[in-house]
Amino acid sequence: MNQQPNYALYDKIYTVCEQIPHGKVASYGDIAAIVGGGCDARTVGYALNEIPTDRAGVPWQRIIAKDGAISTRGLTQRQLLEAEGVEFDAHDRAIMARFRWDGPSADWAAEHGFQTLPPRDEGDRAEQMSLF
DNA sequence: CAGATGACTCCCA
DNA sequence: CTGGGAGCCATCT
Repeated sequence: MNQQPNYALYDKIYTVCEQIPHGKVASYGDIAAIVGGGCDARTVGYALNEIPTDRAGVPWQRIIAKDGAISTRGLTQRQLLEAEGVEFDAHDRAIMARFRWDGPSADWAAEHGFQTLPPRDEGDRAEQMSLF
């Protein structure tokens, strides 16, 4: 049709993104995992790239790559995050170990039909501890 | 329905 | 670090 097609799954993606608290970030894969239902990290990225004016309030800047790297088309996404208190290292990557969103609460997820973030590996957890 | 596109992620050299 | 290839998905032409 036009620039605002029949977003079914996209709408859910936007809803999840809006749950990310101020000063936190999440990866595409995380959002996909929360949305579930055949959603993929790519799908999340595509959805964020086509945010309709109706969803202009979606904090798209808080969705970054799994490594904390920003690969958005030259947008000043980093500045927006820094303004929220998110810190970056010398590698231009957000410190995911400290600012990564833990996912929605079990109540909220159940309430809206979403899922909580799956448990992480020991390695990632150890990384968080070491940074603290 | 097939082909193309796109803010991903993982693995290997 | 860079580059290539594969897998996965929604939406548009």
